[in-house]
Amino acid sequence: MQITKLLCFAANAITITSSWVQLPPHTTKRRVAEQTCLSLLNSCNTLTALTQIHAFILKLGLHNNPLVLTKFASTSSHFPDAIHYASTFLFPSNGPLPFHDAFLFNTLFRAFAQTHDSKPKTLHFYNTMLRFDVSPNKFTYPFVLKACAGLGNLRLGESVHGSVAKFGFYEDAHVRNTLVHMYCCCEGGVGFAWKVFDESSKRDSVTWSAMIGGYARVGDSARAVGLFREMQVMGVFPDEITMVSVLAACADLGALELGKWLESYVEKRNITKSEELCNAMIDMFAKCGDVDRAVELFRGMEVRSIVSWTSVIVGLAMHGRGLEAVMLFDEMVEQGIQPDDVAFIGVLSACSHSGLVDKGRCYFDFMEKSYGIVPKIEHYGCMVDLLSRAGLVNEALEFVQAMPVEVKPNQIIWRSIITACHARGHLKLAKGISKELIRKEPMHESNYVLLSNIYAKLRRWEKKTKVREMMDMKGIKKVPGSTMIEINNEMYEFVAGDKSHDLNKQIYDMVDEMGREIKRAGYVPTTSQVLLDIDEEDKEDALYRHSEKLAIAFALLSTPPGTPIRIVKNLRVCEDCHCATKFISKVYKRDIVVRDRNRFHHFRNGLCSCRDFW
DNA sequence: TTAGGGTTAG
Repeated sequence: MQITKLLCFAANAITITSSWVQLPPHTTKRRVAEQTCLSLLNSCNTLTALTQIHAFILKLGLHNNPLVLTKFASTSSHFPDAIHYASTFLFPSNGPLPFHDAFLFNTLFRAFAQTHDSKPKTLHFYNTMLRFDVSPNKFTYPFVLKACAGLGNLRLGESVHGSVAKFGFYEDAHVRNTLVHMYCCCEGGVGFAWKVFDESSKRDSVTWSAMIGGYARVGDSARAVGLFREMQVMGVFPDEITMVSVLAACADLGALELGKWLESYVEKRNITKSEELCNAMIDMFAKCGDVDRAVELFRGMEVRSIVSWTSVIVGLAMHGRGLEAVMLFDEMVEQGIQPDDVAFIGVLSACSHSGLVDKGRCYFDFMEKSYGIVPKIEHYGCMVDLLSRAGLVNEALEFVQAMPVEVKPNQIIWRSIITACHARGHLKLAKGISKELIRKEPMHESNYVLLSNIYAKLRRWEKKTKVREMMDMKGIKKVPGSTMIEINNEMYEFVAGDKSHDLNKQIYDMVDEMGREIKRAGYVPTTSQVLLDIDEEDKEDALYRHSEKLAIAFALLSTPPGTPIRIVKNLRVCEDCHCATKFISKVYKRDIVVRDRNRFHHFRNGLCSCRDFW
């Protein structure tokens, strides 16, 4: 309404004659018309109004006016559907092409950046720009490179990199930093990012953050932390965004001491505790084993987003504190925060890790009925996991069979059913599904490992050997189990049978001593866990070489009595290590916190927080 | 008159 009134007013104010549109640009009347259009566009907020203004622009003969066109492009970014309209106006399929310059294109890119699926459009108009011989300027490339980053297309990125060099913008800090970022977002691009980073003569906190974030994203967390240390040596001060990436890397490593140091560093340096920084800090504390601190930080936040809530819910879930996680989810809903699909994954996994089957079923229904969130494969995965872990294997199978056709069960879902069948003794079923999986996905190592473990449990050693031979033949290698531990701010990694450590002899002596002590307390080795056709004594020996036991022995040697021990495993904890760790916690009076691939186990006085349910 | 790096997920 308002726009229509304004248009009438403007039309009356400017007496349109056939002669004035031909007036030179600086004529007062023309400037009045131009200014009128600009202010109309300023107050425009609907597509209808925009189309009316468009007609007005044409009527006034301002379709070639750079100021008006640019304003038109930027206005269209403020509400949905308008950008498409604007781009058809700016690039008509027939008729003469209006005026274009780099600034106009940049304005369009900025408008695109605020919408979804903006990347292909940005690249399309970047190509248009080149086709019309409009030279990009230094402001153009960050938009274009970000579009490449969003698409994760390395080849495309490289070709744009070529243009950056050609137009001479490689030395511009913004452009170069976005190049680093772009390469980090493309699969296999970190090496290219490093090259750009390495060639940069001036690196500011953004350059460092982009590279640190890149390493953190690809899971090279140790390198990310290393780079952060180097950044400090070089005298570049990290800001809150740098800290978010370092915290993510620290969370991945499970390095609590480092995490605590990062927290105090933020305090000491007075780094702004943005909402994102707090979220990253919550996630870090939860993943480093101190979920209470994560909750404390969460409670202390003034403004919490869905990410803050989800981070702490997922944190509690990982630690097996499912009831608290569920209560927090309910509290969030009560406070009027709309849960999203990730929040539902969090709450469903909380139910799964704590055996809250009925609660999980309720949330799964609630998600679609109350929030219209269509369950994705991940949500189905959570449900299958929930049912399988609870031993409801048949129900899990029925659930998979009832899945809508558009959400086909993936290998992960089948694997969680196999694991459950394996644990609950449904070996025939597990064997059938594993064979099918190998047929469908012949290069995935865990399918072979599952089948091989089933044969071992059935004591079919010849079959088991055949599976291993098949793996060798295809060149498939099992991911070796490893355990990390942080001692005196240093990370140490152990693999099974590791002899590379300086204290090698003492560690193995300690492992032997541990074995004797826990046996005296009632521990019986779970030799069926050793899936080799060897005699019982050798099997026991193989169990004692597990990386987890080596790391615990090293911790017992290197830390004062009573100190908690925290370790991080790359795979799920095996049954025997789980049992042995319970005894170690009792005999040596140590709290032992183990993070495995799925969750945390807090061992204290012979018991585990997972209540042997994992 | 325009531009750069970040957090939650089976």
